[in-house]
Amino acid sequence: MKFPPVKEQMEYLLRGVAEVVSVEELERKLTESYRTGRPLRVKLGIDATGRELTLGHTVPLRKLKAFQELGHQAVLIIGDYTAMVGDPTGRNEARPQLSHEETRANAATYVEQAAKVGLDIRRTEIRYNSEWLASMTFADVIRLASKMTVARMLEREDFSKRYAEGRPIFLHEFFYPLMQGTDSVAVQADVELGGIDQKFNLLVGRDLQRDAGQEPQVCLMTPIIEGIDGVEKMSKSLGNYIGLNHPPEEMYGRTMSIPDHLIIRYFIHFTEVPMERIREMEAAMTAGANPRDFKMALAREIVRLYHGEEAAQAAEEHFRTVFQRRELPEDLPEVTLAPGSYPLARLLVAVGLAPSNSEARRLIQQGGVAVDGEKATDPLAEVQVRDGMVLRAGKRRFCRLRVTS
RNA sequence: GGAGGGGUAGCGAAGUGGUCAAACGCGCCUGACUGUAAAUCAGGUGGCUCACGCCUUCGGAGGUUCGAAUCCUCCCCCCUCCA
Repeated sequence: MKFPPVKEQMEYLLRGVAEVVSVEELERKLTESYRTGRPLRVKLGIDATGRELTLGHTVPLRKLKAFQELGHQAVLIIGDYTAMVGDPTGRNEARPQLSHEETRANAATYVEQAAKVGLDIRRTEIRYNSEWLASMTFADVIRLASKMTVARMLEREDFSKRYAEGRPIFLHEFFYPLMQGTDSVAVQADVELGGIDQKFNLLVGRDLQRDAGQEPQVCLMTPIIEGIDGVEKMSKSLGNYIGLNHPPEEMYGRTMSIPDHLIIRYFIHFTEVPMERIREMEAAMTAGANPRDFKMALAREIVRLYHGEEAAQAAEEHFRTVFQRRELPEDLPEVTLAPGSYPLARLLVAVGLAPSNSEARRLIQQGGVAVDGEKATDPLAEVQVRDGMVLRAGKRRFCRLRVTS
């Protein structure tokens, strides 16, 4: 195996990295690998907790891809077993425990989504951690538990905080880091990737490897990127995320709603735009250029990565039409109705623009509803439906009526 | 196992017999402004009818009462201290 020079590799791998334990060790391993031609085994674990990956997940995933591009061996661990425990990292409560069937089902879609960041799946070693975790005996687990002390566990902020606040910490949560560390031993990882919030978990891997007579892995941690609200970390449960499976328009729109100060951050971590170019944009904004334009470039780039150039342009056009010019989009969702006349509030519910009559009434009374572009303010107004009639609720919900004759 | 504290709407948190569909804050929704940014302002935020009103909701199940989130009984769960 022929690798690029170590210096070049380092530069490429360290883009946007939050912390490495340690940079020297990484360099040493890369040098050794360069010398012997042996690729490094680079591990990234993803728990199969849900079906949809967010851009947040892509940050370490892209890093894995970077290693792969340089010729190293990517090892993707699907945490089908760890998902049953639930990573307590950063949580103020225990995660729901999933059944093995659920995690298996989630896992399949993950590999598919992982491919979307450009990871070459055929050259990736994909392992399910149930492979080695499921067969452990109680004695094995006891032995594993004896490697860790309660005091060390409680040093972790998420646990100590919960403890201080009198919130429950369940014993099984303590096992999570041990399980993840066991993964590292099982696949003999040279490097493990993860978010900086995973630091504790990753470091446990080093201990367990050392204990097992392996050389400890280098831990390369990526930052935790804020979600589109700009405050909390991007997560599915908070809803402040951009999902790889979001349709182009949705993806574009969500990106446009991020606070300005995240634009550069998103560029660095969610795209592969060269650093020089990103720095230029940053300089331009500092000099007074409208951040909106760069945000649009960002949105276009993100959509392009996951849906292609054409979809990106279409999404941008849609955005301009609907949100900047406040016009109707080309392709409205259509809802078919029987002919007749309906009270406006009921009509909104019937076509799915409002979840309940009360909600519909509120929307209308607050001036958020338009029929064929005309603001309608009377919830009781009888509306004679007509084929092609357009209903709008709020800024972004519309539909066109199809009336059966 | 013992003693004490606690479980209220998406979250946090008031409320200890009627005036409670339940203060307040956050979040969220709508409107104004605008760049679907930030900041700000106004309104809204269980459901049904929408005028009165009705129905479901305060961990769960029963009970007391004209009337309960508020009192009683049992159950479930969490926290603290002791063992």
